[in-house]
Amino acid sequence: MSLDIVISSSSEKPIYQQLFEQLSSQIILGQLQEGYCLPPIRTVAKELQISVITVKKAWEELERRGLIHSMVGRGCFVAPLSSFERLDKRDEMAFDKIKKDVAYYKSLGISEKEIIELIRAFYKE
Amino acid sequence: MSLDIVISSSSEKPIYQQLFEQLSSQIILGQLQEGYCLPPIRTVAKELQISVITVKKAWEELERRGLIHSMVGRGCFVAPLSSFERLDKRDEMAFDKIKKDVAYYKSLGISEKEIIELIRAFYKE
Amino acid sequence: MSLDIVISSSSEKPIYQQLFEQLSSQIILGQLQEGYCLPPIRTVAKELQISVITVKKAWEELERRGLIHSMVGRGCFVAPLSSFERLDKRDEMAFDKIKKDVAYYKSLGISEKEIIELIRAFYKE
Amino acid sequence: MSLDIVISSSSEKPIYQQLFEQLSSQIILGQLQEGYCLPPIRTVAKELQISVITVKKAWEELERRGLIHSMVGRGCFVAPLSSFERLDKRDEMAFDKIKKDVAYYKSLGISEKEIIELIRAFYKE
DNA sequence: GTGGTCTAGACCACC
DNA sequence: GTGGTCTAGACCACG
Repeated sequence: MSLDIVISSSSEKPIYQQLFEQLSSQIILGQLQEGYCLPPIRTVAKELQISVITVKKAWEELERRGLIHSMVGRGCFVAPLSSFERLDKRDEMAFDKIKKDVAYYKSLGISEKEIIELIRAFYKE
Repeated sequence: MSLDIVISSSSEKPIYQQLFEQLSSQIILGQLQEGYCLPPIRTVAKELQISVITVKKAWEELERRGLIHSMVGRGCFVAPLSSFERLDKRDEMAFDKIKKDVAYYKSLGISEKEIIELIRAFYKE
Repeated sequence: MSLDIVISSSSEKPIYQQLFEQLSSQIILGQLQEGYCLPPIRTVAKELQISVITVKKAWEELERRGLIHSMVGRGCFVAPLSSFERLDKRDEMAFDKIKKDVAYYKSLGISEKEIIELIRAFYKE
Repeated sequence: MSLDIVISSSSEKPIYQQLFEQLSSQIILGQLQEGYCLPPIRTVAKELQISVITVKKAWEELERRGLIHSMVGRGCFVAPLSSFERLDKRDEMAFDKIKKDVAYYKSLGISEKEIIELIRAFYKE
C-alpha cells in the first residue's frame, strides 16, 4: 500500500477521523494526484490493523466532501480538483476551527500578542 | 446563585466541559476570588436545569486542576492562587491546545502568515 | 414508539434510505414538530426488527441534512426549522431528482405533454 | 463501431445500466433499425474501455426486454418491432418509473402544479 | 439510560 | 477482485 498514514489507537480522536484528516490533507496539498486509485478498503484495513468499517467511514466522509469518489467494483479515486478548488476546500476546513480556537484563547484571557508569539514558536518546531 | 454560567444544550461540546471551561476561565482571570464558596452542586444543577452528575463531573475536573478544593460537608471553595500561579495554570491549559492547533494548521499547508492574519481578524470580532 | 415508519425488506432501496426518506418527509412537512425527541435508536431498531447500525446510518444522514441533531446521553431531536427553511430543504431534495427524471423521460422520447398527463393521472391515485 | 454510446465512469449509475438505457432508447426511438447487427461485445468493450462482462450484462437486459435477440455464432440483432410495439415497450419502461417518482414527490408534499411547472422548466433545457 | 465508536463477519451488486 | 449494505455484539462517554 502506498498510503502514508499513521494511526494512534491511544489518541483521543476516533480512528476514522484520524484517517480522514490525514487523507484530506494529502489530497488538499496535492500529494495525492487526481484520479489516483486508493488501495482497496480491505487492504488499508488489514495493513493498519483496523476494521474495514472504520476505513469505510473515513472514505465516506472524504466522498461527502468531494475529495474522492467511489465506483463499485472499481475502487475509490481522488477527485479531480483545480488548485483553486483545493485551496477553497482547505480554507473551508480550517476557518471554522481557527474561529473556535480564537474564541477559546480569548476566554482564557490570552492576548493577541501572546498567541501570535506562541504560534510563531510552535511553527518553527 | 451568583455564578455567571451559560449552557448551550445544542452545542457539540459536552455540558460538563462547558461548565468546566467557563468556571476555569473565571477563576484564572481572578473573577472568582480565592476562598469563594461555590453554590451547592444541587443548586447549580437545578438552576441550569442539568443533571447533578454533570455538575459533579465539572467540579471534579476543576479540583483535579487545582482550581477549587472541596471540603466534605462544607462545600467547594476557589483555591488560593497567586497572580503568578493563575498565569501559570492558564498557560498550562493553553499551551497544549495551541501546540495541537498549530500542528493541524501546518498539516493543511496553511502558512504562518495566513494563520496570524486570521487570528488577528477573529480576535477583533 | 410513536414513529410512523414502514420498512420493506424486499424493496430495492436500502433500509437506511427508506428510513431516511420517511423521516425527512415527516420533518419537512412539519408532522414532527421541532424539538421533538425521537425514540432511542435501539428502540427503533428493535421495533422495526432491524439493526441499530442501520437506524444510526439513517439518523446520521438526517443530522447531516440539518433535520435533526443528536446529543449524547440525551437523545436525538428534530431541529428547529422555520416554514421557509423546511420548504427550502424540501426543494433542495426534490429538484435534483426531478431534473434527472426529466432527462430520462426525454431520452425515451416521451413528450412533455405525455409526461404531464401521466403525472396528473398518478397524482389523483 | 457505429454505436453512439457515451459512458461516464464517474456517474453514480452502474456502467451496464448506462449502456442499457442508451441502447434501449435508440431502439425504441427507431434509431437502430430492426435486424441491425450489433458489434461484437468484445469490440464494444474495447472501444468503450470497459469490461466484456459489463457489456454482456447490458445485452442480456436488452434481450430480456425483447429489444434484441442473440444468435450463437452470428451476433446480436435488433428485434423486429412495429411502431406500435416500440411505443408499447417505451411506455412499459416509463410507467413504473413515473409512478414511483410521483409517489416520492407526493411524500415530499410537492403539489401537482409545482411538479408540472418544474417538469416544463427542465424540459426546455 | 442515552448516543458514539469499533469490531468481525456475512451477503450482495458490480466489474 | 472491487465497494455497498446489513447484522450482532462489545465498549466507551455522557447525563
